Amino acid sequence: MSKKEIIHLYKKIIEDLKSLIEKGDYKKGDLLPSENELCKKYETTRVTIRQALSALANMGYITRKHGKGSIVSEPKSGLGILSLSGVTANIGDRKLTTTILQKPIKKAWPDDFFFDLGEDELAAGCIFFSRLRYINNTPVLYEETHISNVDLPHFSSRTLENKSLFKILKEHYKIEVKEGEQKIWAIHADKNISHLLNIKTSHPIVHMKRRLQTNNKGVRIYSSLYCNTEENFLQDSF
Amino acid sequence: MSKKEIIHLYKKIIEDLKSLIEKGDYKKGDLLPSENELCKKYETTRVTIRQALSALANMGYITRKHGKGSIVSEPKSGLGILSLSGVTANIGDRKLTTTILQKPIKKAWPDDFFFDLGEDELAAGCIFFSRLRYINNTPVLYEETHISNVDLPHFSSRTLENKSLFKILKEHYKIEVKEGEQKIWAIHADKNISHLLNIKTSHPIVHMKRRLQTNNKGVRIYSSLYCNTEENFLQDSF
DNA sequence: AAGTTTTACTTGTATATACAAGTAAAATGC
DNA sequence: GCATTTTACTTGTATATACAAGTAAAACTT
Repeated sequence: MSKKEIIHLYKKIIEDLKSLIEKGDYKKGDLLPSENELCKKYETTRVTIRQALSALANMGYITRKHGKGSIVSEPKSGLGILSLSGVTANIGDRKLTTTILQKPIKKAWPDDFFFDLGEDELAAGCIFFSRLRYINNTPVLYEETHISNVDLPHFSSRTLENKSLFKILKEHYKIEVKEGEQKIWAIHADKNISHLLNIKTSHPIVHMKRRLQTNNKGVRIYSSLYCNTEENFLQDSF
Repeated sequence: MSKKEIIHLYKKIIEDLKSLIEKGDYKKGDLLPSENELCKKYETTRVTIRQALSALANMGYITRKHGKGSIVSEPKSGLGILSLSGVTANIGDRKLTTTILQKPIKKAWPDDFFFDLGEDELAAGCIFFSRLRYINNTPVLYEETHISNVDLPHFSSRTLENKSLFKILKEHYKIEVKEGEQKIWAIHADKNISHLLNIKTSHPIVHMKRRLQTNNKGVRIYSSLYCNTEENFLQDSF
């Protein structure tokens, strides 16, 4: 018996509008069609349209203005997830590349793991991998990631080089990051980090540990990252 | 003619439930009254109750579970606003004190101000103050704050020592932080910072610049902070 | 006693409707 | 020409209702 995946109307409207915004059909500052126009288009009533629009507003895609309409917002990095920006405002002309130092492997959690783990999580072990990110061929950010070991078919063989981890989790496994916390230190680069990032050991480095919760309660993402902020900085919006 | 401040029902419900949660009448894990019970209590219908509950869910006060109810969440530091935590889990037995180095004064924006300012904002000038925060009598965090110069009566004379800036803005001026962005660097302490935080100039320091938007579109808060993360760290949840 | 079904409750999705209130441009009056 | 009023549109708040679907405990069956 196939589980019929009924797709709810308000969710379809959300996806439709979101993709139109992401595609660029609606740009920053544009007005979306009015609630009544959307009612006609989707053959529904304002309550349902408003359910979709208020979700989009909460996700930061639009802002709503009483008496005027739904105004498309500036694209956001979203959810406070950290992104990497250069001191130059324009990121378009800078080349961001990634190399995988450790391909995803199953292993036990490290004994000295910084965040507290649940019993189930501890017993199941984790998937570990590490990446080094370059801006214009200069290594800038080293990141070690641990993911709770749940069933993620073919995850190990996926190419993490060019695609965002978050995109892969969303597209292939329907896993989305919901919330999280991060802890931040400034440290001196140790021997290992200074070698990886090609800097002196006395160089100041941002060290950050993050725990991200997802919509799949079994899946949590832990990452520990080291960033050389001499010519770049870490940026976060919320 | 006095502008009658009609208070909307769904907003009253939000405030009621929020304060019951904040007071501790409902604790983490508790179930709120069901939607139908709330309908009776407030003499309204489920659509209005659900409007309030979904707002509370978005604010992180509750999570909703299909077929079960509205579950009260863990109190959050909220909105990704940075807080200061020690390496010891228990913050209760550590003494956090603040001294004001520069009392709030009106002044022009610095010429080299890091964030872009709107024309109105630039013309109006700003309120500036700086604070130094201690944990167990050790200086740990130095913060310079600029607020858009709008009408905040008696702000300069308020005591910023013991109360959170956010609390003052909320309680006295109904200004709440909505969203923001932050940029993070690791740097070596310069002469000024090393003197303030009582450390060597070579010491690594977290430098962070934040811009916070509020529900009052004229009011933005800019802060630049320097933190010694040798025995403490900066923590952020979102 | 153990597994299954029923029941009573919960939240989720949706339709249909009404009036209030903000916005901006067109129509009006002087 | 310029200020005011009207109008047509927008989103905001609210009521009333219906059925779908998840949850958990009670009732029933074997």
